[in-house]
Amino acid sequence: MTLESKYSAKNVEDQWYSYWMEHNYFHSEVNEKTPYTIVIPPPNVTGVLHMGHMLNNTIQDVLIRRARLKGFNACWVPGTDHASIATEAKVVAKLKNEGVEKNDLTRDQFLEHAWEWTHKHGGIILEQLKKLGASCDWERTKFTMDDDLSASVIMVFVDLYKKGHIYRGYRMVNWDPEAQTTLSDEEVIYEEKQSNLYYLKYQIEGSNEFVTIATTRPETILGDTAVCINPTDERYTHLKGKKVIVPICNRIIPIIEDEYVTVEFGTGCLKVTPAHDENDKMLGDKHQLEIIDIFNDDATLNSFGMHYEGKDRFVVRKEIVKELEGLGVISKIEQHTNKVGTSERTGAVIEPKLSDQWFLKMKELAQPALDAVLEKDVQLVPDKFVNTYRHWMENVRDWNISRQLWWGHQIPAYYYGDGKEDFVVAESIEKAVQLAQEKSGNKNLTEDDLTQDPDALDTWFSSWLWPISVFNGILEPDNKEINYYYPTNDLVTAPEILFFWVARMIIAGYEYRAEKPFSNVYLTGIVRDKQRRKMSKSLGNSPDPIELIEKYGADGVRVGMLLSSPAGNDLMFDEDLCKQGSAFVNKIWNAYRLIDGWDVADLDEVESSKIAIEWYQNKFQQALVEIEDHYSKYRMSDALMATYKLIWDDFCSWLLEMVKPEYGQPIAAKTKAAVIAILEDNLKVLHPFVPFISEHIWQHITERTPEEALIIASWPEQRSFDEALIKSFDFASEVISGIRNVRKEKNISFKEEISLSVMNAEKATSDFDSVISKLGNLSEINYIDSKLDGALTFRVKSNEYFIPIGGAIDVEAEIAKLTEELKYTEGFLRSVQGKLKNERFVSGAPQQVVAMEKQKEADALAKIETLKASLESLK
RNA sequence: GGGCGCUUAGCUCAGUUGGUUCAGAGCACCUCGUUUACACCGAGGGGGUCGGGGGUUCGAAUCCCUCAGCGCCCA
Repeated sequence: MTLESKYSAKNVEDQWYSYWMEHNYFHSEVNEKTPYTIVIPPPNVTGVLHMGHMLNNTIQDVLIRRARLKGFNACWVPGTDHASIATEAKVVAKLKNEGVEKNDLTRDQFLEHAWEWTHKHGGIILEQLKKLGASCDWERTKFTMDDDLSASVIMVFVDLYKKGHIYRGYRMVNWDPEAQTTLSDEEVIYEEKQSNLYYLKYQIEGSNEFVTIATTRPETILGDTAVCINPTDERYTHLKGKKVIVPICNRIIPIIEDEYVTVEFGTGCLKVTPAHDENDKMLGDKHQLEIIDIFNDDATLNSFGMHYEGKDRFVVRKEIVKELEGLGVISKIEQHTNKVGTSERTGAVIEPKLSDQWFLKMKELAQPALDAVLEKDVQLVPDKFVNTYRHWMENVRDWNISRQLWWGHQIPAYYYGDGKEDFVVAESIEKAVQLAQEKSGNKNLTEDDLTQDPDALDTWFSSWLWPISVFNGILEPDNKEINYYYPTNDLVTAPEILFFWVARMIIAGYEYRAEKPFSNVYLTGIVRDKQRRKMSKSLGNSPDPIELIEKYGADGVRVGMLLSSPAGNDLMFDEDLCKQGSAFVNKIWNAYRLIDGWDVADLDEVESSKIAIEWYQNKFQQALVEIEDHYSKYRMSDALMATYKLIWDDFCSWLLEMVKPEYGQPIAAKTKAAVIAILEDNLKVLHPFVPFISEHIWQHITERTPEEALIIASWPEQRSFDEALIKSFDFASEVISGIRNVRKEKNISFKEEISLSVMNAEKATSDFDSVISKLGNLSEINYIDSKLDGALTFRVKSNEYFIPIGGAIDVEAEIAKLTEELKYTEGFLRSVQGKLKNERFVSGAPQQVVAMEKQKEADALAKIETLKASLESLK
C-alpha cells in the first residue's frame, strides 16, 4: 500500500467506517465478558445533528471505544424519541402549508401523516452520527414508539395507576395556546418584559366610593370573582364585608381578606381571578370563590368575554383599556417590569389554565432516587450538581404527564360515563370493558360505550424507561439481556435535562428494577458561541456539524470538541479548535510518513536510539498513568491533552528526532521495529479520540486480519516505570535547550558542528550524551575540571557548560548575563533561608517539606558558587 | 426573595488534603528559521500583585469574613 503524502480525511473515514460496519465490531451480544453499556440520550426522531449532539456523542464514543479496547463487552445502544410536541408541531405546520387543518382530520388520519413524516425525516440524525464515527450497535436501534417500547409505557402507566401513584386532578397548568397543549414548568421560559400596571377603580356596591386595584392583565377582569385585601391594612378596614362591582360586566363580587396580599405592592388591593392565575386559584380554593374561565383554548375570549368574544387576549387588552378609559375607571397607568412565561417550543405567552390532567405522585417514588445520588451509588460528574439535584428532589412536585396532543402514547384511560369517577385504566380496550363492567356494575357495557382519553403522555414518560425498555426489561423483566446489560455504566447528557430525564430514569430504575439505571452521569456543558450565546438554530450562530466534518475531518472535529470541554462547564465553541484538531491529525500522519519512509539495514542499534527508545517507553508508561487518572475522573479534555502532548512533544519532537537517521541513510532494523511497536501503543491510546486515522495507520503498518483491527485491539498494559531515567532525560533536554540558545544568540547555524565541555558538578549521568550530541550537533563532549577560556557558557543547575567559539567573546555581555543569574539565585536563596531560619516553620512543617527546602538551599548555594567562580575568571 | 456556584495570562481553562520554583496548560501573540515527516512545521520568547479588602497560619490561588461583578436553579 502506498502512502498518500497529503492525508485525506474524507476517503479514509468513509473507508474505515464501512470496514468496521462490515465486520460488525460495534455489535454486542450477551457473553461471558464484563459488559460496559451506554444508552444514547435519544434525540428527536426528526431532528438534525447540532453542536450539542456532536459534543455529547463524541464523548460517548470515546468512552465506548476505550471500553472496547480495555476488553469489555462494549454496547452502545442508539435510538430516537418521538418528541411529541416538536414533531406534532412540525406535522401541523406542514399540513397547514398544504391547506389542511389538524382539527379537520380524525386522530387516525393525523397519525398517518405523523408516521409518514417520521419515516421520511426519521433517522437522519443517526446517519449523521455515523459520519462522526459513532460506534453504536446499530442493530439495537430503538424508537420510543416501537411496539415493544410503547407497550412498556402503557404497562407502566397501568401499573403505577394500580399502585395509586397516578391520579387525575383539576389543576392550573401552563397552557400553550399556540400548540394547544399543556407544558411542564420546565418547558416554560420566563422572560422579563416591559409592561403596564393598570390602576382600575371598582365601585363599592351601594355607595359612590371606589376601590382601586392594580393589574397587568385588565382583560381578565371579566373573570374576577373577588377583590382581596390584607386584614392588617388599615386603609381598607372600612371595606370589610362589602362588595364591589366589576366594571363592564357589572358582576358583584365580595371583598375578601387574606394575608397573602402584599400591602406595599400596587394599591395593596388585589383582584382575584381564580381561573387564570395560580395564586388566585389558591385564594379561590381557600375562600370558596366561583371560577370563571373567560378563554377558549386558543386564548381568544369565550362568551364570558361578552362583546369581546372571539378576539385574542392581547387584542382585547388594548381594546378593553380604551373602554375602561371611556368609563373613567382607569386612575393611572404605570410602567412595570415583570416576568412572563413563554413556551420553550412555540414562544407563545403561557396562559394559566384549569383543566383535567393526569399526575404522577412523586414524593414517595423520588426517595430512592434521591438516596442513590446522595450515597454516590449514582455518581454525578461533576459533583457540584448533587446539590441542585437534592434541592429539586426534596421539593419535587407531582408530574403532570398529560399532553393535549395526538402524537405519542395515548393515555390508557377509558371513560364510560359523565361522573368524575366513571373511568377505568387498562392496557387494552378489551380489559377496559371488563373493568368498566365491574366498576359500574353494568354488564351491558361494550367497547362502543367507552371513550379513551384523547390526551397523549409526556414524551419523558417514555424516555424515563429508556435504559430498561431498550432491553425489553419492562415487558420481560427477567430476560437475559436486561439481566446482563443493566444497570448500564455511564450516561452522558446535558445538565438542562438533569431533572426532566436523568432523575426520572433513576426513579424508574428503582421502581422497575430495584436498581439504579447507570453508575455515572457525565454532565456536559452547553455549546455556546464565542459571545457566550447558546448555539441555536433560531440565532443562526451554530455551524453545520456535517460541514465541519467535511472541512476538518471527523477526527479533527472530535478533537476540537473535546479540547475545551471540562465536565459541566460550557464549551465556548470556536472553529479554530477544529483547526487545531485537524493539525493534530496532520501531525500524526506526517510522523507516520517519516517512520514508514525509513529504509532498514542490518545495522547495530546506535547508542542514542537505544537510550531514546528506553526513555520513551518509560515516559509512555508515566503518561498512561496520567491519562488513566483523567479518564477515571471523566476529565476528557485533560485525558486528550495528556495524549496530545505525549504524541506531539514526546513522540514527535523528541523521540523521532532522536532516532531519525541522517537523510538518505538506513536505520537499524531493530530500531525501526521498536519505533513501530511504540507507534502501535500510541495508536491504541489515540484511538478513542481519533478513531479513523489511528485505524488507517494501524492497518497500513502491516497486513491485519479482521481479528487484528485496532478497534478491537487491547489497551496498552500498565507497567512500572523508571522515574529516575525520565528525570535524567529532563536534565539532558535542558542541556540541549542551552545549546540551542547559544546557537541562536550567536547566530551559529545548526549545520555547523560545535564542541561542548562540561564541569559536571551535579555528577549528571552521561547516559544521554549521545542524544545531546546528536540533537546539539556536537563534535564532542569533554568533561573538564577547570573553566574554559574563550567560550560561551550556560548553566543547568550547578553544572557549567562551555562552547568555544572562534573570535572574541563579548566579556561585558557574559558578565552581565552571569550577574543577572547570580542576582536571581541569591534572591531565591534568601527566601528559602528565610523559611529555614523560622523556627516555627522548621518545627511546624512536615519533615518532607523541610527537607525539600534544605535541598533547594543546597542547590542554590552550589549554583551561586559556580556563578561566582565564572564571574571571577572573567574579570 | 431563597438556594447553589463562579471570578487565575489576550482567550478557554487546570491547579486534588494549605507546603516539590506553584503561579501552570493549550490556543493566540512576538522573534528567528525554505535542516530532505509535517509552515496544519521547527527553535526560542514575552505575558497574571490568582476580582477588591480584611483575617487565620511559620506559610494562602487554596481556609474564614466582607464587598463587587457574573451565572444557574427555585419562588
